[in-house]
Amino acid sequence: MSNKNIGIKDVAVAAGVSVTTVSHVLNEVSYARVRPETRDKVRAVAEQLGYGPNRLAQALRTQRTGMLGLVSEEIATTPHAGRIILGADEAAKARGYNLMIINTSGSASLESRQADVQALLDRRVDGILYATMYHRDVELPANLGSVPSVLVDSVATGGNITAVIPDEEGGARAAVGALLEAGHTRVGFINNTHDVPATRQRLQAFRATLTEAGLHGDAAPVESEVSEVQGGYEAARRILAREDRPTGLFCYNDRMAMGAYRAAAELGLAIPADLSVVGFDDQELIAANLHPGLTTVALPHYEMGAWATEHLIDAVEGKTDLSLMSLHPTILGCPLVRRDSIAAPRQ
Amino acid sequence: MSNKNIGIKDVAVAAGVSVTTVSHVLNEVSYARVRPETRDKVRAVAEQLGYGPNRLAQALRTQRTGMLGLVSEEIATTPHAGRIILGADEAAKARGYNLMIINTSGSASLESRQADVQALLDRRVDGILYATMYHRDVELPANLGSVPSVLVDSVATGGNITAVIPDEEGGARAAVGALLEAGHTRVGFINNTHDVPATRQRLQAFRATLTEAGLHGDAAPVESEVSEVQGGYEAARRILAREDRPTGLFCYNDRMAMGAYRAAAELGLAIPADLSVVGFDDQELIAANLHPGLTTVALPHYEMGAWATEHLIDAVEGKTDLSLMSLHPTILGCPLVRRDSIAAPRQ
DNA sequence: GTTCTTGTTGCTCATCTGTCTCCCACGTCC
DNA sequence: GGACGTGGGAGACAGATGAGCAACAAGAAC
Repeated sequence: MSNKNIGIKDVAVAAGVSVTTVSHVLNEVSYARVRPETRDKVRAVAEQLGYGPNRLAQALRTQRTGMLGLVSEEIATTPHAGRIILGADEAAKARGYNLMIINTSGSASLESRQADVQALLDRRVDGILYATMYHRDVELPANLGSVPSVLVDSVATGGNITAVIPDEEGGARAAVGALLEAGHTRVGFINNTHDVPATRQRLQAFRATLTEAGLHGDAAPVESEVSEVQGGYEAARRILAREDRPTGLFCYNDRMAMGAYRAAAELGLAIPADLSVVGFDDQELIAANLHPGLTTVALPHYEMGAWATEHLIDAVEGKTDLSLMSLHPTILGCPLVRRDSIAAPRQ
Repeated sequence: MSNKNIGIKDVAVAAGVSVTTVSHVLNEVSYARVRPETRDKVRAVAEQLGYGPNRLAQALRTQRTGMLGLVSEEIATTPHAGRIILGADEAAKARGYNLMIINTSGSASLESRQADVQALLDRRVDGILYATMYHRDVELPANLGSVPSVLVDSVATGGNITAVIPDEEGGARAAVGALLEAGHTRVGFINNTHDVPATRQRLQAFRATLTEAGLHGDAAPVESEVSEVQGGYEAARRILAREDRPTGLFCYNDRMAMGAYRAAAELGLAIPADLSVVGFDDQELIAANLHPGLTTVALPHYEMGAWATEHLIDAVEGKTDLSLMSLHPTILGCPLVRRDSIAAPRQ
C-alpha cells in the first residue's frame, strides 16, 4: 500500500508526454489529435500506475461535482426512507453520480433545513433531492432554488418545483376493487384522522369506486383514528360493531390493518373467511408477517427515488428542463400486492 | 437569486484588501496580524455578499474534504441501516463533516464492493465507515486500508481494523435475567439456525445465565429455526408442546417472537399470563405494536453509528490512533426495553 | 527543380478553477 | 536599524482546455 496519490502528472512523466496529452487521452477529448500509439501508451501507463482521477480537482475546474444532495426526513424511523435512498443510489450510480445524504426532521425549523441545504450547496452538489417521508405539502428552504432540485413524495406549498408523488387514488381504487372483485358488497374504510393528501384522496377514491360499482359509496361506513396500530384497532372495533357489519375492510395503512386484525380476532372473526382486509404501504415487516399475509397496496418509494434521480441528472446535464415538469407533480403507480387476507364473503 | 458564485476574491475586492487577508481573517489564522477594523470590515462584506467557502477548493488545497464515506449494506430492507446512518449523520454534522453514502449488498462480490470503496476514495473522503446489517464477519475490500476506516456491526475476517459491535452476551443476559427476575424457572430459547456470532453468543449467555441462577442451563429447552416470523412460529410450537412447557421464552429476535405470539394464541396461551416472552432487536414496528407490547433488547445501531463516526473523525484529525483500538472490537451495550410481555408465572 | 503556400497531424504552453500558506515588503517608532 | 504592526505576492493543490507551434506533405507558382 505504498502508493502515493498518483496524478495525471505522474502518468505524463512515465509515458513521456505532457499532462495535456494525458488529459486529452483519458477524457477522450474529441478535438484532440493524438496518435493511436500514444493513446495506447498513455492508457497502459495509467492503468499500470493505478491512476484514478481526483474528482475534487476535476470538479473545481469543470464546475461539476457529480454529486447529488439528498435531504431526507426521518431516515431512521421509517423503512420508506431506505427505499427512496436505494432507488436514488442505484439510479445515481448507474450514471456515475454519488449521493451526499443529510438527515433532517419533518418538524425541523425552516432555518435548520436551510442550513442543511446550504451544507450541500457549499459542497457544490450538482442537484438536490428533497425527500419527505409521507406524501404532503412542505415549505421548502429558499436556497433550494439555486441548483436543480426535485421533490420526492411531496408537493411544495409554493408549487412550481418538480415533484414525484404516489398515485393515492389509483392505489385506493385497486384496494377497494380487489374487495369488490371478491364479491363483497358491504365494504368499510378505516381512515386516518390526520389531514394529508392521502387521507382525502383515499377516502374519495373509496367512495367513488363503490358508487361506480352501484354500491352507495356515500353511505359506506368510515371510521377515522390516528394512523397507528392502536387507532386501527379502535376504529375496527367501532366499524365491526355496526349492524350492517362490513365483510370487507380497506385500511388506511398496514399499521391500522394490524390493529384491525386484532379487533377481528377478539370478535371471533376469522380473516379472510369472515372478514377480508386490505392495507396500504406494503411494509414488509407487517404485511408479509401478519397471519394471514396482508394484501396491500405498495407505495413506489424505490421508483420515486429512481425517477427523481434520473430526471434530476437529466436536468443537470441539460437534457431536460425541469421547469417544464414543475407545473404538475408526476404521479407514480401504487400496485396491489396480493397475499391472503381477501376471500369471498360468506353466503 | 442572481448571485453568481461569490468567492474569496470578490470579498477581497469589495473590502479593498487582498485575498490573502480575507483568507486570514475568515480562517482566523493565528499568526496573521490584521487590524481589528480590517477584520470587521472583511467579515461584514463577506456576510453581506453571502459568501460561503467553496469546499471543493478548500479540500483540494488542504487535502481534507470533511467528507466521510459510508458503505452500508441493504439500506432498504432493514430499519437498522437507518439508525446507523442517523447516528453517523448526527455525529458527523456536529463536527462539520458530511456523509457520502453508497449502498451495497451483503452478497455483492468483493470486486463490486471494492469499486464502491474506490468511488469514495476518488472523491477523497477523509475516512470510511463500513456498515453491515447484522453482526458478522466480513471480508473487506483491500483498498479500504488506504484511509482511516471503522467497521460498524461486524468484525473483519482478517482482524486488525477498528470495529464496533453490540454486546450480544450482555443483551441476552438482560433478557433472560428479566424472565428470571419475574420468577420463571422453566425458560426456553428460540434460536436462529444461521451460524453468526449472535447465534452462538446468545445461546451461550442464555445457558450461562440460567446456570448461574441454579437452573441447569445446559438442559434448558432450545429450538432453532430460520430467524423469521414463520420460523419463530414453528420453533415455538415445538417448544410449547414439551411436557415441561416453559413459562418464559427468550426469542432470538422480534420477528421470531412475533411467530411465538401466534403459536401461543393458537394454543390458548395468554401473554403474559400464561407465557412470558422477550425478544431481541427492538424493531419498533413489531415490538411496540404487538399486543401486548413486546419486552425486548435494543441493538445499539444509532450508538454504533455515532461511536464509529466520532472515533473515525478523531483518527482523521490525528487525535486518536485507530490501530491502537483495532486489536479488539469495541462492544456497545444492548439495553432491555420493557413493555408488557413479561409477568410472573402462574402458581 | 526550387520556393512558397496551405493544410494536416501531433503535441505542448499557458491559463483557469477557489482557496491556503509560506515568505517578504513597507512604514513607523523608539 | 532592529522590532513591531499590517498587509500582499506567488506558488501549490490536480486537472481541463483552447490557442499555438513544429514538422511534414501535397500542391501551386516560378
